[in-house]
Amino acid sequence: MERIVQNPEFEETKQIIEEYASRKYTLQINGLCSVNYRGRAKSKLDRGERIVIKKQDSALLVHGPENYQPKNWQPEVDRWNVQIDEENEELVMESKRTSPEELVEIRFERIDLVTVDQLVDKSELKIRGHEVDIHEAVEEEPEIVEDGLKVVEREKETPAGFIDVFARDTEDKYVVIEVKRNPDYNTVLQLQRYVDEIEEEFSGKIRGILLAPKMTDKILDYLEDRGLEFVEVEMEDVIASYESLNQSQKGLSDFDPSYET
Amino acid sequence: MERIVQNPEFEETKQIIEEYASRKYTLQINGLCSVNYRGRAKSKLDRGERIVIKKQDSALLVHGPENYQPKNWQPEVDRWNVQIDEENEELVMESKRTSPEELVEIRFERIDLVTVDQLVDKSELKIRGHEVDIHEAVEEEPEIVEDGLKVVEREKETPAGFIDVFARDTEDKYVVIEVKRNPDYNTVLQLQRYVDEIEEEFSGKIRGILLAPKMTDKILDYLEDRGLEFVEVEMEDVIASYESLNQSQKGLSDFDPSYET
DNA sequence: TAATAGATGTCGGGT
DNA sequence: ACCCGACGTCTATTA
Repeated sequence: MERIVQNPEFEETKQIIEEYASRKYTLQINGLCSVNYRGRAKSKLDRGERIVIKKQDSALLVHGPENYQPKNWQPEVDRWNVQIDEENEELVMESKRTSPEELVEIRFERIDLVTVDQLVDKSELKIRGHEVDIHEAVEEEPEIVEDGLKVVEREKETPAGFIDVFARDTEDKYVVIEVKRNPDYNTVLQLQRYVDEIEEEFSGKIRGILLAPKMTDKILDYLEDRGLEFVEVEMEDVIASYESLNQSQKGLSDFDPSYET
Repeated sequence: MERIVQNPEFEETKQIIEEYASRKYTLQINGLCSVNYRGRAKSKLDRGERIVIKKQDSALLVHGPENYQPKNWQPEVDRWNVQIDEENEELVMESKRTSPEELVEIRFERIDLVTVDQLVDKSELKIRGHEVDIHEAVEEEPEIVEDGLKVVEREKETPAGFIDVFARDTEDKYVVIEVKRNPDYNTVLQLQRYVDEIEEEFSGKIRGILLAPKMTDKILDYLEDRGLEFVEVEMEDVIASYESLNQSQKGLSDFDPSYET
């Protein structure tokens, strides 16, 4: 750990920020501050004790004592500015970003702790259970959706967007499949959009199937009102499908079996 | 600040976590760790240096050196468990949550810093620029959309859903306005559905306007192909509209004028 | 409690 | 650099 300073003076904190803000260091500042934001929206946050984190890619987070999400943030900062406001006895830390034009201004009244560190983390997050895993499972085992289904194409491009799975059923009718982990009304519209597009392209009636691990009554109504269908897929089957696939490839398993219990 | 410990032993860290995890304290732990998650999906994150934060409402964040978002998290934790894995020389911190059933397991190999604090933050975030603020701005100043526009109704209910703004133009034609901060293809279909619905109700041609702060060429094409219109709204105008409204009510201004420059 | 829509959404992948 | 869709989305609001 590069530096740890408790209850630093503004001057010292200013120097630390100026030294490390624009470099690949992680800064953590605990203190009493207020925050203003202006850009895509505008916000004001009065004084409170918070944790400010500047990450190595310049991401900025202002975390309060509660909630998953930060109170204020900046996913990417282009320019930093630190000033001591003698009149108000505040340390002012500004982060600017272009595209979109945005500004976060943090005014510290008191600083409790500053740490500087260069975190080393080359590990990639391996995750299973995403929508794309359902796509793969369908390609691997089309009977998940329907017996006799033949997958024609995945991620088929159309003027209306990308169709998740394009297939034909036992009667050789075209089937548009939209896969969603968390379907909502928009998903229905999205599927309709694709079906409309394909019907135009092939000038005939096309089936549209929404494939999802869950569904609500209202969305189902909305779907069926449009002549579209719903097929449920078990997320556990998808993960199992992936893992059975992976078990055959010794040593490539993404997950530690000891974690299973 | 309740406690700050550098390079603590596992035993000491375990005691600190056990003492504070379930109480309204903020814990920050910097160290080398790996993380497993299982619940709605499943993930594995190999060893790397990270910042683990447990907030006062039990939210758990595992932040890597980059990005706005945490690598792993738990918005709410119901049960904590800390164990020292002597065999692997790891400190294992488990957080469980029911509804949905989820588990995050953090395995520390090295701990650099532990801090315990009780952050006091009673301030509410005041924010302007949400979609509803655009609605209000239109009601206040309909010329934002079009000269001579008269707002008939906001949040008008139809069988197809709620119409953001229902209005009439200078020629007394009905206008359906859909407001979106981030419009997409589905927004177009949504608007079209409202227009179809209203055309049925009033049996006549109805105008449909998508009001948004931004637009892409493709979505614009898709919109205009359907005879619908796009009007751009400046978020700054929306915010200004709110503030001019508020200035008339002395002392209620949400924002510090000194920030304006 | 569940469902529904919004977010300064963010992020990754493709063009 | 922009466009587009997914997200362990999260979160607030409402039935």
